[in-house]
Amino acid sequence: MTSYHHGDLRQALIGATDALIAEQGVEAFSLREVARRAGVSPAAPAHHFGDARGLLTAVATAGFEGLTEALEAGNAKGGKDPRKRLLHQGIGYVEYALAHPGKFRLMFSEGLEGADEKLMCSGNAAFLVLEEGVRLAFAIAPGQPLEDEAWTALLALWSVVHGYANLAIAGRLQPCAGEKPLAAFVATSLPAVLEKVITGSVPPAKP
Amino acid sequence: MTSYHHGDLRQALIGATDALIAEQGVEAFSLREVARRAGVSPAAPAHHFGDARGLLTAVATAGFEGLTEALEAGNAKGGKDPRKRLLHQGIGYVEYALAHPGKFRLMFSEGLEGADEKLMCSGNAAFLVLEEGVRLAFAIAPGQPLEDEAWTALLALWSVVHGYANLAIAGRLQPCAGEKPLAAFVATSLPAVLEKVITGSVPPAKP
DNA sequence: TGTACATCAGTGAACGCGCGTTCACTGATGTAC
DNA sequence: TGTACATCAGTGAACGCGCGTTCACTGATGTAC
Repeated sequence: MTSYHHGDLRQALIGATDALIAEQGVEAFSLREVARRAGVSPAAPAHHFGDARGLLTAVATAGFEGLTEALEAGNAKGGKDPRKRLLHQGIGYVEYALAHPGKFRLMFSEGLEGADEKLMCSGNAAFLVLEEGVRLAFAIAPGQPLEDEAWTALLALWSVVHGYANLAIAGRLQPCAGEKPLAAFVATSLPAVLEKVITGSVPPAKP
Repeated sequence: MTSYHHGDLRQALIGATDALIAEQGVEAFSLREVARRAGVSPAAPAHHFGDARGLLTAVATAGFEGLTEALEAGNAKGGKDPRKRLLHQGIGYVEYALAHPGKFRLMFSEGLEGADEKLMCSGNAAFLVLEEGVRLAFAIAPGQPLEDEAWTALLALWSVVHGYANLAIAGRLQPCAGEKPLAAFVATSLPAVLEKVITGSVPPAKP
């Protein structure tokens, strides 16, 4: 079926960008290359996204939505123990980043900052899942402001997973892993790291 | 003094790249623009760096050297208490990143990975300062392999400062800071975060 | 049910741009004797 | 101390390239009557 109209070009372009970025990194992105991959003229994307930045913004937004899902899945995996929920959220965060390194870089890159409202919202949504996890651990009701200790814990957790993910993506953990594949190294070292950070900053579950 | 020969074009080009990247971010880099800023023909850089990548590699290498110095300065500031040394190393790491956000991004960007030996070395040197701090805290002699707990602590520390720095650079901490300037937020929240992570993963100093 | 027409989603050629790199060159420097 | 010459560090014009965006256009879709 090769009709004049594509059907769902919008999604196809997002998908093509995704794939390009996954294969060759954010820096390899170009509107023309994406159009080529989608089998469409270089002017076509403008109808859906305005300009190149618009497309990237849409991809980043989708990325944050994926990240949010990953965090929620981690949460569920953790069961009822607040600390376990945080642990699995953290693992989910890093796993998402390692599964989509190009997109992850894009999501936190400059040049997209503050431009788009939808992007901001999706970014905040991811953050709020983390915050909710910390609220649970500190027994702070929704709506109530976070106390200092809770803020610190939230910031520590977010930083540690974000940093771990970035270092792994940048290839900086490979030397630490030695001859082991990176995934194996992550599987053992990340939970250990998170355990320490969580124990150090989050109160234990009440019996 | 406008002679035909520049005198120290190599340094001048590195400086110009530094400035450009600081003002407009890594993405704004171009060989021609840097040559323009150095007041030199676009072909001149090739004599010193081969190609554009060569120049960026040199800048990144200098960046890691600066980071290493910042970590050592932090170390010194911490005095004899191993935990304090680590705390100030961490603060030094983040402060360096915030003072040179463009360069920091460049240092950990893809596209430079593994290419250059000098770059690798300077990167490792920075890492080794952190490692040395952890060795001291765990009383592991140089040359001895790190035990698991020490590895975990090292990785936790590195991740947390790297993540905090990246989030701050990406503007993701601004919402947390509210109306406060970011620097003020960092000054209070970063030590608190590091305190928690260090307490959670590094043994206390022996009396 | 059929037809006119507005709207939408794509085409493809063309634009101007800034880029990295090449090339033959030239001016300055330093070294051998 | 002077001179010839090799070497080095820069010039500036030119190359070809891929890019994002524009523009007038056209084919398909859907809606009003």
